[in-house]
Amino acid sequence: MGSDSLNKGYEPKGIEEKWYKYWLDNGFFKAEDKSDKKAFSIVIPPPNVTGVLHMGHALNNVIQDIMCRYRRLLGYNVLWMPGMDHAGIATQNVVERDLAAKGRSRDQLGREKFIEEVWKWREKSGGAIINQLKRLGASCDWDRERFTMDEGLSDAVRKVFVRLYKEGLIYQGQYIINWCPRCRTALADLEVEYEEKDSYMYYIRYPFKDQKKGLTVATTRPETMFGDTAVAINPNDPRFDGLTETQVMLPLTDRMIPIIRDEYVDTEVGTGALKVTPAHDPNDFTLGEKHRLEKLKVIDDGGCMLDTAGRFVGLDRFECRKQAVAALTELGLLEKKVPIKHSVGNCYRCHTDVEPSISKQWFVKVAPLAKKASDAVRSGRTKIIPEVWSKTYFDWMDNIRDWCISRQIWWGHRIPVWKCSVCRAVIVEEIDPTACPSCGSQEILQETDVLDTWFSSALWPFSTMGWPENTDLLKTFYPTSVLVTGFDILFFWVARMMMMGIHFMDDEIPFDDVYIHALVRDEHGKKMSKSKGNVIDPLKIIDEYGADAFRFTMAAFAAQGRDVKMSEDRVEGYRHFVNKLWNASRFALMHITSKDTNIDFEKLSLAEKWILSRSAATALAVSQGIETYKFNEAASAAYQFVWHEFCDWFLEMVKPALYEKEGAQRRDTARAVLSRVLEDILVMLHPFMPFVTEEIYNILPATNGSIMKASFPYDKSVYEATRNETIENQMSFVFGLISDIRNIRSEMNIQPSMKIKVLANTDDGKEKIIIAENKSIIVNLASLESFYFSDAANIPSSCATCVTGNTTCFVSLEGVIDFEKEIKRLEKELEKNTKELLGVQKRLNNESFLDKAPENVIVKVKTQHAGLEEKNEKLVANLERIKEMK
RNA sequence: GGGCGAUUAACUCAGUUGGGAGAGUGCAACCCUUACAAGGUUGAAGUCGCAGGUUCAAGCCCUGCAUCGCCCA
Repeated sequence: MGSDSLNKGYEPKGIEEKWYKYWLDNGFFKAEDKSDKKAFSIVIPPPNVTGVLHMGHALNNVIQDIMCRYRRLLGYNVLWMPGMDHAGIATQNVVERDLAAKGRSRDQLGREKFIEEVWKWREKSGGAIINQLKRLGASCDWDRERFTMDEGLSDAVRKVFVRLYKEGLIYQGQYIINWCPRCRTALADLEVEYEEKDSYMYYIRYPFKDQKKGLTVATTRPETMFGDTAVAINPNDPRFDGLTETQVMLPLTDRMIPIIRDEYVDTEVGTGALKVTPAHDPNDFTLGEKHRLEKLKVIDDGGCMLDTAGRFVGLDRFECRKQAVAALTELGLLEKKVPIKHSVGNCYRCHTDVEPSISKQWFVKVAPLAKKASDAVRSGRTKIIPEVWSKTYFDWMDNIRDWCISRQIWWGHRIPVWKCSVCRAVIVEEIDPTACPSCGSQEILQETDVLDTWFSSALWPFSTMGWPENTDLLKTFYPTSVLVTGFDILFFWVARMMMMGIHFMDDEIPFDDVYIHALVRDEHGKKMSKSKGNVIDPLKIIDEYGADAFRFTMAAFAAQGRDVKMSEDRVEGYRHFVNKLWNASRFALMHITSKDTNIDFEKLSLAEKWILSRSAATALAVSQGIETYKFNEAASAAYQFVWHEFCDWFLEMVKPALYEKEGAQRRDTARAVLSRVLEDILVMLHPFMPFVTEEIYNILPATNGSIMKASFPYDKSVYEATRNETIENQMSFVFGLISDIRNIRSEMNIQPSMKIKVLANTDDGKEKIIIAENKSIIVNLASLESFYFSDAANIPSSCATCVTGNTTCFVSLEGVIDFEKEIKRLEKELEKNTKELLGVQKRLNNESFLDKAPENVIVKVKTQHAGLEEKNEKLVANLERIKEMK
């Protein structure tokens, strides 16, 4: 096929859809349940069913896709398990909003009908993100797509709940939890986000019985005072040494509350007297438990004051704060209010201020589970990469608090607990009971709460593979090879999967590696957010620049431990790279034919040996980069090789041979090498740029079928046979010589079209041979009229000089030489070289260096020194000669 | 308050176990050379945040400081 069939520039539109469909139709993404091949598996971090693709997903999935495609090229049986989670609160919010727009509420509908509505919504508009992932090129095994509310996964959830309950690891209790008054549900500690806000510290006097004096407490939340059941002071605080009163009067009420003494009270903070509200503050709750204080709830589930707040009943909590402060001021009990900044917790879903509140909820006792999960990482069974995150993981695991798993919503896995209304028995079963097993009554009522979405996500690595059945899939792919995720869900998800996986899979960890990647930010390093308006839509980027360019950008910037700063300019830069590859292939296709498959290794030129050596080195670098999660290193090794070695040098060097200026045999060898290297390039780039590589691969005459069925071009024995550093050094010498001559041309303003004469002088036998053998390359690439060896005596008068290795080139500039310019140029060169030489000399003059530095370093420095000295001498001689000429 | 990370060219970032700093973009000059102007050639540009210390040798290791960012309380 000739190049006329290829566009001059690469146009991704159409090509991407074509190949994605082709891959799907041919089942190339499918994993085998059982296979003799080595297994590689990844479970996708399930995106939220309400979600749309953002940059974070894009990075996350590009990385996974790179690994999966790479492993397939290595011949692995690869499972990339896709799916979504049901996002309880978020989804319920979305559907409720839709209902509200029609003037309806979920309470009007009732639980069953409402859940039907949610399922309808899920079928119609949920999961848009799945198709968006396909635009990225994600090679998930889509036939296996799972959803946390699917039957199988729901069964797993149920089984896990029942087992944990029977093992005593799930319990129900009256504790302080985080309550979202808007979502009207409990939240886990992790689901609360903290934000610095401007607020006030109110100093309120709680008088003693005689109305005189009293204790002043400091608080940011005066509205909770109605729930105060004590004032606490530190027994060691000298300020209260003479205090004999045992009670204070709670203002705005008629209640007397006790003064308690506890060393918990921080004497440095506030007034030293702490109001204690056990029902609305987690620390006060603990203190309340210790001192057996009453827990008086004053704020209801909607954030309004209860009748325990007296005349403030029914007010919103913030309105109550205003009015209570006004009332206290009137009574003269507000001593002062001081502006402060403090962090306030808000709901991660709707950002309403969270109300710590006492409530009966279900909890997982996590300490025993966390211990094992923590040990698995400590012992290295699971490796967290980059390693720094291990510390964060340990800190959290070692200080973990029980996990509140019940949510007061309808969309989710309903807790499988029933209570008998006759004998009060509690029934916890995998199969819905119809009657109470204790008394036989049929009046049993199921718990109305559902489970936290993360409870089901925690089972993801094994529930998606068919657990509790012992499926072939589990046997083949569990534990998974690696989990790829952002650090923002290290606790939410990774830690919980570790706990559940180990507990339910016979102590077997869920993944060998956990790769934590960075967050994607905007070009200024700011977090992308809708409110800031700096969100870049990955789909728009793909539309404009193509998925390949976008993917490559992601990979190139995904350095470990650093955020990815995304900007369109960068994607554009990599689109140029895609185009470069496209055009290099277009060029190659003008020459190679289906016959050019065998390389005659006896007939290779230096340039051909060199490009094969570099190709082998690059394949190894790409392979190591991917395997060690250094995707940026893999990407830049490939980029550097393709653009600056293959295109810039190799293609230019083989042109004469390809155009048959060196005979048919040289032409055929050049064609075969070109064909091989291009093919290797395509395959090693395929994990990064699947579409364009597949397109070109299919056009190449010497290839058959899909690139997905090709083999990755790294093989130990091939590498050892082709990698040759001597060849690489020889080639570098030739390149250096060409660049040095080009430099003179440029500095001396010689038109590119003008061919010039160059003489070379050297005593170095090896360099002489290299030059002689590659003369035509030098002539071509430096645009020379002639290039001969010369002895020092026969140097023409007006020429510029350059020194490469041990060779001096004399560039004849008869009639066009500018002596001043050449003198300046040489002086600059000399200055640079001298500076380097002095640095090296200084080290060699240092006795302790010679004494203490390792032998190989000394040898290296000495060699360096000899080279620099030689060059210096030559430069000085050249400079003197040109000065005489003038 | 506790912890973590960052600070290297104008910008965005690489930099392996310490052996004398690299890339891409941008900039400047020249070029439509028959794959590519989404290109080519050449060039300029860095007291590696600051101050100490360890070492023959520090961008890299240690201590302190500054600025920015993140996580947790």
